[in-house]
Formats: sequence, C-alpha cells, structure tokens
Amino acid sequence: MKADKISELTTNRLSIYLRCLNELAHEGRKTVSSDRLAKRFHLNSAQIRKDLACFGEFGVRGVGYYIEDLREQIIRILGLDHHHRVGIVGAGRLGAALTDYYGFRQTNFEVAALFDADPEKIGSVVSDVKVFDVKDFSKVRKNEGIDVAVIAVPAEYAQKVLEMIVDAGVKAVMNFAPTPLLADDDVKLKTIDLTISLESLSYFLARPGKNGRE
Amino acid sequence: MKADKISELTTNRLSIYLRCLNELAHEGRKTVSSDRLAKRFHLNSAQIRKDLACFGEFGVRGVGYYIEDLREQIIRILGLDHHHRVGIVGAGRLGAALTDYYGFRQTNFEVAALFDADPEKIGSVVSDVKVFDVKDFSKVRKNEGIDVAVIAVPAEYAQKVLEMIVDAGVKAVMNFAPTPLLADDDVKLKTIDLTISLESLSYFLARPGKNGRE
DNA sequence: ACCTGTGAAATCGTTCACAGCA
DNA sequence: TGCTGTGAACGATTTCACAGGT
Repeated sequence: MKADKISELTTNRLSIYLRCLNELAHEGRKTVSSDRLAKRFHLNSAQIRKDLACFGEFGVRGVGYYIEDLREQIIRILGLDHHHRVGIVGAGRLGAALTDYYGFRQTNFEVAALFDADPEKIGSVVSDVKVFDVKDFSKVRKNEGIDVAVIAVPAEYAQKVLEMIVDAGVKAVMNFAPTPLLADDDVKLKTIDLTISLESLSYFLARPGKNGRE
Repeated sequence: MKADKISELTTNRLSIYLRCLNELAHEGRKTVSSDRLAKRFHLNSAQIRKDLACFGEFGVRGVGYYIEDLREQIIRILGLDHHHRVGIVGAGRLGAALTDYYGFRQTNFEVAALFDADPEKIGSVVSDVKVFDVKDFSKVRKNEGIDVAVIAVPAEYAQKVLEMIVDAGVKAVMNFAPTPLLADDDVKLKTIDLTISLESLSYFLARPGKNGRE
C-alpha cells in the first residue's frame, strides 16, 4: 500500500497495537496472527492488516507477524525511538499533574520546563521541573531544546499562547484549554477538550438507553 | 429529521456551537445564521444545520436562529440543565488536578468525593473534597448521590475499578487510564488516552510535513 | 433577497472475502 | 492449511446544491 495519506485514526491504532504487542512479548510469545491479536484485544483483523500495510509488508503468510520485529517497526514508525523535550505553559494544578504524569516519564517525552505568568510561581520547582517566566519562552526553548509544547492555561489566553509557542518555532502542541485553536498546517495541534467529553456524558445521562459506543 | 441514531460527533459539535452562541450572546447579538456562525468560527454551515435538525426545527427561514432560544435548546439537549455529582477514583496528582479543574466547577458537574486505596490519603481533603477508602465506593456513592465516575488510577487497576463502579450502579464513566476498557452497552464510557495523543505528536515529529489536520 | 432544512453526491473509514504465498 | 495483503462492498460522515418558506 504505502499510501501517502495516512489517517490519524490509523496512527492512533498503531499505539494500541504496540501496547498489545508489548503484553504478548511480556508473555514470551514470538509470533501472532492478525486474527489472534484481534480476538484477544477486541479489534478487527482486517483493520490491523490494513493499518500495518500502510507502512510496509511486515507479516509472513501462513505464520503471522514476528512480535519483536513488529514492535520495533511500530516504535520506529511512531518515532518512539527519538527523545523529545516538553515545555508546559501554565503551572497550575493541571500543568503540575501533567508534569507528574507518568506518561511523560515512561515514554520518549520528558518535561524540561514549566512556564507561568504568575510571579509567585516563577522560580519555583514542581516535580523537579523549574517554572520559568512565560516571557522567556523563546529563550528557554532554545537553551533546553524544547520541541513539544503543552497548553494548560485558561481558554481566553490559549490562542495567544499558541501563537507565542509557534513563533518560537515549536511544531507540535497539545492543547488542554477547552477551545479550538487555529494554527498553520505545518504545526501539529492536538486538542484534548475535557469540557466536550463531560458534556457528552451529560447528554447520555439526559437520554438513557441511547449509547453511542466508543 | 428527528433521527434516532445520533452520532457522538454531532453531540460533540453541539458543545462547540453552545460556546459560540455564548460568545455571540455576550456581544449582545440576537440572531445568527448558520452561515455567519460557520464563517466566524471556522465551521461548515450545512453541518450546523444538519446537526441541529436532528433535534428539531429551531431556525427561521430568511432570518437564522434566535441566539438565546437556541442556547436554551442546546443546554436542554445536552442535559446541562441537570446537576451531576462526580466521584473520582484515584487521588493522585491527576485526580487532584481534575478535582480542581474549573470545568467541573463551572458546569453542571460537581466533584462530590475522591477515592483511593492508600491509607495515607484516605481521610485527607483535596480542594475541599474528602478522600474516601475505595472499598466504601458503593456506600459513599449512595450517600453522596454520585452518578458520574472518573477513573484516574494506573492502567493495571483500571478494568477492576470500572467493574466496581458499574456494580455500584454508576452509568457514566470517564477513563484517564491509558488502556481501552470493556463495559456493558448501558454504560457510557469515555476514554481519554493521553499516551495515544502524545504518540500521535511523536509520529508527526518523525515525519514532518505530513499533517493530518484536526 | 436571505436563510433553513434536506435529498443527493462525494468523501472517508471499516469490514468482507478471496487470491496468492509459505 | 494458515495467513497476509488488498480490491470490492458496505457504512458512516461531510459537503453540495437547491426547493421552499419568510
């Protein structure tokens, strides 16, 4: 296949496949077929094959996939063999929780700096990470080699913060402010909107029985 | 239209439309057409009309939508006129940050209780919310009238915690553990997987230039 | 003239089903 | 026989385009 247009749905599933493979590898298994993988983790075998086929021919007919080999391939595809340094803008509770979040620690992402506008917070240390003045973002970004930014500020400041981040040259941003933001096409912006998720629960509770399964 | 099968994508957009309308109402506008709404907030006007048409005929031909009226309709549809009480399982940093999250405060959701298994934490108070023993979940749920649960525990405990929550009768659950969970169809389960989101940024950084826009 | 509500078309994503290889 | 890789069918979602109401 080797298509050029790969959906984010596909790459998200790659993350899931990787977890499944990690679990199987941990159990000492050497190979797995798309069918066994699907049955065991409630996935669809054709979808697994299609998703993988976007990036190459990793399987062996009659055998399946070599788990260790496929793990390495997915790690490479997802860029998990590269290290990234994260700057979190907003040193409130959310910023602090994210700094501490083990996802940032166990993976190839490392929180290098926090930023805030509150003089009370600037200079303090949260979970071993120093809080800088947000005005110094560009300078600190260079010194610390930050290539990923997280927006954890109130919605009304989020767009301005994003523009500052992008002006400083960061190309990958995760936004936790409950508002959609605008950015150039060469910047990857991922918004996690907890308000929408909450309101979706509210909708369900208001009309019991009608479940849109995930 | 009044269709029976309403996609979650549609209800998620309802949340967004509500925000837009709030902004317009704040500016003192009385009516808005789907086209103006779309242009201003970078949406698609046909989609707005289709989404709204699922729930009734709220517009006036030649005029557009009455902002105040439409706001009330969406609030009713999303069940934002009902109050909900939230129990958060896991009183670590993430649980604490969520307890503090203004989204839970400003909306119709209120954090009523935290739960943990750590004796050090049980009995303490985080952001005015008491931490209970997770073993007492069912009892506390009844006393406090909890109807929404949040899972903020490590992935390996998440499925067990979900089962406990569902056994206690809670029908709406938000999961922050980075693992897909299984639940019955009559339970609304919403998973927010920060690991997948991070890995999606990693994928982008590994192949610059190919952006799957949100 | 303006704008909604909605069939029809286009696009995107998933699942089926099987040819072909080990 | 077992399994991958993939064209084709199917299903879901988005966008177009316009009939019809004000």
